[in-house]
Amino acid sequence: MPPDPITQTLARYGRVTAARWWALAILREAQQPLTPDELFAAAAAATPKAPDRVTVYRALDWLVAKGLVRRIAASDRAARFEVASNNPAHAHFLCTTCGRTWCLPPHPTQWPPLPDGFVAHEAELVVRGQCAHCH
Amino acid sequence: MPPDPITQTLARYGRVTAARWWALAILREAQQPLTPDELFAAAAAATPKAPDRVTVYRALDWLVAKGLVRRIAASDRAARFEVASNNPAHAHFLCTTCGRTWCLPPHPTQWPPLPDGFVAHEAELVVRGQCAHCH
DNA sequence: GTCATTTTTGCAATTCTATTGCATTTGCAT
DNA sequence: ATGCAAATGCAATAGAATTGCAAAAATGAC
Repeated sequence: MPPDPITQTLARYGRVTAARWWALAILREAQQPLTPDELFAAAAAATPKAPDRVTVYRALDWLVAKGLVRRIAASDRAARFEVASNNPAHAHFLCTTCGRTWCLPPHPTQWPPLPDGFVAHEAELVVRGQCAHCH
Repeated sequence: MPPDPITQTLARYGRVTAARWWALAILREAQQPLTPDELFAAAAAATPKAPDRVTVYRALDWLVAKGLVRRIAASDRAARFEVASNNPAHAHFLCTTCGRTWCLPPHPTQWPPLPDGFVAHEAELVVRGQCAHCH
């Protein structure tokens, strides 16, 4: 039996562990970027042997380091994560009522000019407001 | 003796208290947006009767509610604050080495289109990288 | 100025999110 | 199958922010 796609992807970057497998699997299915806590809850719902919270954090850090997952920082307090592969960078919408984060369609955003000597590594655009559900 | 400009400004919106006065005074002098902790430290350095940390948080919340101060969320973990009046909205640069936040020049940024039923309230663009000092 | 009312403050305790240390377990190359 | 580096679980800790409540301070009325 050939390994499933998630295992294949993970194996290209290093060890395949249960925590990484679940994290990537859940993020692939997610409709929105998820907080570590939401991801943990989803894993706990999916399997009785869900990884520890700390392990979820470490799995996410690893996935981000490998470029498989993106961390979205500009939200309320918790970080959010979304799959990076086959998913071009895009802005996000944070609903200030329900707290959910939505992906906005990819859009050519021009960065503002940087002062001399400044080097940009990444940029992030977050729009806050009310989503269709909460409006 | 006429009240100083900061007192005048605060009085237009409500009670003038020491914590609000110091918060607004320090933010006006600051070269970069400040975290509550940086603001607290600056106040403690400026006066032996500096307000409590909690009071700094509450003063900042109040100033934000009155529109005198802007909260910048998209950083590492701590929020940053900057004066809002006479200061058009602009993007920010977070140095991932020294942790300082810099203001970028105001720049026409076009927001991505929102899905039907979504209502934007504010948008925030954060660029991460290395500042001239750390590069 | 003094008093009464309402708003703020300080302090301690608590919440929330994330990180660290370390012994144990697991993945996987051999 | 086995050895060893890498990953995990658990408990403790850190950092940022919030909450409850009695004491203190700011304003408006006299």
